Amino acid sequence: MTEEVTRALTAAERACRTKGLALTPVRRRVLQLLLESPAPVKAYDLLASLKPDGGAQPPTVYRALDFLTRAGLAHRIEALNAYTACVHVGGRGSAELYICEACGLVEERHRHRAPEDGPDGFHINRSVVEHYGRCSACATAQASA
Amino acid sequence: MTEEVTRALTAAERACRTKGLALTPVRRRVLQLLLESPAPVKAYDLLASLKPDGGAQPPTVYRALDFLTRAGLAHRIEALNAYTACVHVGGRGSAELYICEACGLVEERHRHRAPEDGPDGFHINRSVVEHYGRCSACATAQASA
DNA sequence: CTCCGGTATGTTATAATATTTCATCGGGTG
DNA sequence: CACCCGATGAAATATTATAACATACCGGAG
Ligand SMILES: [Zn+2]
Ligand SMILES: [Zn+2]
Ligand SMILES: [Zn+2]
Ligand SMILES: [Zn+2]
Repeated sequence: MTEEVTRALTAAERACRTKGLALTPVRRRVLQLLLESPAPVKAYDLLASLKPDGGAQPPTVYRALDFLTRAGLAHRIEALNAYTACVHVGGRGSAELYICEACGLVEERHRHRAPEDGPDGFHINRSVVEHYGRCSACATAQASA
Repeated sequence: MTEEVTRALTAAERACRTKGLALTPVRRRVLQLLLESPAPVKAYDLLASLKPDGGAQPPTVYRALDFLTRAGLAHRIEALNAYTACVHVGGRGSAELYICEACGLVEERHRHRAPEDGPDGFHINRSVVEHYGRCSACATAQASA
């Protein structure tokens, strides 16, 4: 486990403690798997990774993911049915994700300003914003090819 | 079939003809079902609606939806696994959807400006933007309750 | 006309994603 | 201890989506 992952897990534990949330072993393990992956992870891949530990079932993984996303420790990528650890824990507002279709890299920005309301007085509770394309490394590689 | 739906179907036919695309009976029928629904429709609901016509199978529906979304006649709502007819056919750029969680109403804006690029030279090909909340009618109803 | 290539559809089966339901465990609280 | 409650275990099932192969149809080339 890299130093970076360890630090993120420690930060997550602190964040949970201050909010009165329980970062239990399964939840922590799932978060670790998300942190260790260079690209978004699918629920059933997490499930497979957990199998060696003990015969985990789908609900185990989905419950952990539900907890992590509610706690702001992870994000669900809607158009991929996949999940990624939040790299801006504590950031306010919903995240905008930039997902490289070539290498899977996910970059992330949390919006600071509240989203302005939509047309006709539509009141926004929650936004899903996902941008698909090429990260700078992959864009460069592609251009030179 | 309401006047409005008829008009939208005619417009879709014209749009397809000018682009050399074939709005075949299944595709047209699926688009009609999307146009007639006041709320987003799930693929298997479309499938059920098609059954009476003849025993349609999942691939039939998914292929039609794929065609319609590519042709810009419909949108897939990623976070709902559902589909809705495009109300701005011919609008440039990707759509931003405003989805009422109370009544299912979908409002839609097409972005005029190209999306600015993301962090670190990330190059955006395609964006998914979905806002969830309350339409003005439902927001008012809620407030007075 | 006949053949051929491409697009669209039909058909069967299966893969991938997600939830429901009920049982159990374990830690706090009175 | 008796109770509650949040978390987990376990089995079954629901929902969403695709793979793979066969068939039909329509255009143009020969
Ligand atoms: Zn984040
Ligand atoms: Zn990349
Ligand atoms: Zn549209
Ligand atoms: Zn509404």
